[in-house]
Amino acid sequence: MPESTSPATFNDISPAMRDYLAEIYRIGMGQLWVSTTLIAEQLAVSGPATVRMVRRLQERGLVEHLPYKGVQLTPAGMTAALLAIRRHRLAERFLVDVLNFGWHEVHAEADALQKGISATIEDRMDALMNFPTTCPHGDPIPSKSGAMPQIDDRPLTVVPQGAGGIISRVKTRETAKLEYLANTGLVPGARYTLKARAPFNGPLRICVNGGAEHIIGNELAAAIWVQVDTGKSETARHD
Amino acid sequence: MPESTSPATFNDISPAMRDYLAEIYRIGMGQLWVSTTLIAEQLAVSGPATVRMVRRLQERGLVEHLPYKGVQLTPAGMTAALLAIRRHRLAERFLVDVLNFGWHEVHAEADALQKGISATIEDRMDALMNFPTTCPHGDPIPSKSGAMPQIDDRPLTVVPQGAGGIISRVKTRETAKLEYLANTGLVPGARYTLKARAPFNGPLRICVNGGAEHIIGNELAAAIWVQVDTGKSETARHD
DNA sequence: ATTGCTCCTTAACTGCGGTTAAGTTTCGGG
DNA sequence: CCCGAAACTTAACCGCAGTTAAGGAGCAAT
Repeated sequence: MPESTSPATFNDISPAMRDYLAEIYRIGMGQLWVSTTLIAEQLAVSGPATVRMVRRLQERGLVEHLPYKGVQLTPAGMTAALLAIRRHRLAERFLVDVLNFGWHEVHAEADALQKGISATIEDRMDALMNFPTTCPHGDPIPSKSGAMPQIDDRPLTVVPQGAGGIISRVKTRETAKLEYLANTGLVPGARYTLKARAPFNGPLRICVNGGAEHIIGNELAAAIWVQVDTGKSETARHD
Repeated sequence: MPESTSPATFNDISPAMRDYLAEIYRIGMGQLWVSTTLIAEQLAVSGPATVRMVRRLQERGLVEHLPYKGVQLTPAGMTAALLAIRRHRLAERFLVDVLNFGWHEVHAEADALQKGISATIEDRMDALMNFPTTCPHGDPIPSKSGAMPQIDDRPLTVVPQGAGGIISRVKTRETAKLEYLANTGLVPGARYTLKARAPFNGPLRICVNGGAEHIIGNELAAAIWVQVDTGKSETARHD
């Protein structure tokens, strides 16, 4: 029996499997070895459930599992994960753009809606929204062939004082934070200028869309990812 | 332990249960005793699967089951069934009105989409479409409280020659028929006049929206249900 | 009344996805 | 170097929803 890129790879992936694959991608960004315990935590599921699912995914050639070390996506698994993420982000976009949900209420609902989206429906939604490229929080939507656009952005916490640019995404799922950010206009696409930063990871003073100024604490700043629009890419390496 | 209208009735009904309940309603119109074998056939499922599910539904007080006789919905089961049907028909309407599906492709897709519709999403869809009262095929959408509007209609096959009125619904799921009907304008809401009917269940000559005339065979006519708009309700009883 | 066929139910098993309880591995100190 | 805690896996369950194979009910016709 052949093993490389087995033909049983593309379809017959259960919704649960999609969830696991997407989460593995999300945690490890497709590169790192991810611990089963971490996956379990993120999916709010027991450790053993995760271990068994990982075994199943391995049997289908979607992940590599080194016991006690972690899990990593294979190329096939990567594609499947990205398609799952695509569905999820399209669902989020749909909920916000078409069904008028607020971006803070969207995550759980999208998880539910996902299960009902067939390939055909996915395409129609995509077309109806005119082929959006990001989810409401700014994360890119992978292409239909499973390619994830890369974004060159970093958290506000490492942006040098005086710099400006565009807010690219917001990396939090906390309802309260999302609502606060929406109210202050700190949403993807908005232009910012970092007026001042207090020392020792103190709060930031930031100007949004040339308008009001806001004071942002460090915790919130870490969730706001931005592009910096100077000529030279002053990469304050993060991590 | 109490038995009447147990409190575990309203939520925690699995998608599969909804499917069974809706099908039991559809077959028996909430009145008749429905055979398990028939349910099985309609849901494309084995007999034993149905029998076991019926037992579970009975334990939850949603149906009454007399072995070797059949199944009937209890009041609680009726409500649950109608809410399931509501979701299904809203989904159909949504696919046609919002996602631009043709009414002939809608049934299977709606079955899929249904699984992803939470109560909240259902409400938003409902509002977005301005609270539609029928599915694309003309069947009424039950209210949020589970009340099914009654329609006083009958198949074209029993309408007296010369009568006219409005097409109320189309009772078929066959893709080919639905496409044909759409092309000839024989859709719910259209006005018809029955010009002539050949004897011995022969074909009908029918005029649509004051325009083109069409010849309709008996099989097709049986799928077209209409309201007859004379003063006196000439009820050709269809038993 | 018995036969026999069809319809319906029960029995026994499968696979998925979840659980808790009970081992193993691994790894950082003492 | 070894020991113990934390991380991870295995074992043994459960419930849901499906299957096929086998058994009992009901009824029509001899």
